[in-house]
Amino acid sequence: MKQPITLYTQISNLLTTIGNPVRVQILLAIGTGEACVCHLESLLELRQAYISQQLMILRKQKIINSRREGKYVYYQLLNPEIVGIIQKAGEIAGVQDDTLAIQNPSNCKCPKCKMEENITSRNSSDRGKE
Amino acid sequence: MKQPITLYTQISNLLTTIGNPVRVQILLAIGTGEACVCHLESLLELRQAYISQQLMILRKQKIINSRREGKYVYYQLLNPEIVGIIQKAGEIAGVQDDTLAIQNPSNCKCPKCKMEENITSRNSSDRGKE
DNA sequence: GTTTCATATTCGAACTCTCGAATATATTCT
DNA sequence: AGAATATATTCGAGAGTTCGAATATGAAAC
Repeated sequence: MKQPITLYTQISNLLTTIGNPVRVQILLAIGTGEACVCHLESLLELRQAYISQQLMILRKQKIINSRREGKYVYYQLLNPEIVGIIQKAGEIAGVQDDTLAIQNPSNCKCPKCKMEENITSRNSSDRGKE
Repeated sequence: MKQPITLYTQISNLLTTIGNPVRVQILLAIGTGEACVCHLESLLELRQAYISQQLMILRKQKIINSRREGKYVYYQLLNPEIVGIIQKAGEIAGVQDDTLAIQNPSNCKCPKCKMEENITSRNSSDRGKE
């Protein structure tokens, strides 16, 4: 028996929503952790309003969730397996896995990144030869 | 170092191409085997010209490949892992796995389906209780 | 209270995609 | 050869998406 078109539309909505190049980057940047808007802004080097628009689209499609901490808003993936979809799509499209890895920006000024930057700096200066 | 936007565009192209509800159905119907246009026509109950258009889009994005056998053209996926992406997207979107399974139509008239229909009919009539 | 900083939202132009209609092309049958 | 069948391609109207610009809103600092 033929399935109702809405089944495929649900899948379609998910795939087309994550399938915009800027939203791909945002989702990879959030990854299995979380990211704030200024984090994404400095990482992607795009205007804040535009990033907020993309986040709005992802929120509306129930792909991301947010929590506010003072002035800062942190976003997480409702289902981190979406990163797996993007990575598999990258494999199929011929993109090297390591090139999809999102580096942390060096100038995000939110408290969380400042805290992690301190830890990373300390780890880097403490680290011996590998 | 920031990755060139083309990396994400390649992923984006793949995801948006497969992320149309009709093309989702086509890709699931082809699956790990192959399907002809009249097969897809009777399965999806859509006009042949429209199905051919979708196949053209999939061909242009190098997602499917074709072989001609007389008047009939059979399509296969260049990378069957695309089905895995769609199934995972279905899981995330809350679609039951079994509802994505594509049933074979009962009235495709290509030689390949007629041959398989004979085998299936024979298997069905021979089959005992499960 | 106002100012500053972080983020969200709306509008509109330009562009892309969807899908119907018409028709062209390839192969086989007569 | 023409007719029938299977499939491909092009065009265009309408809908949807992208992205810039402008601005609104929320929280913290002063």
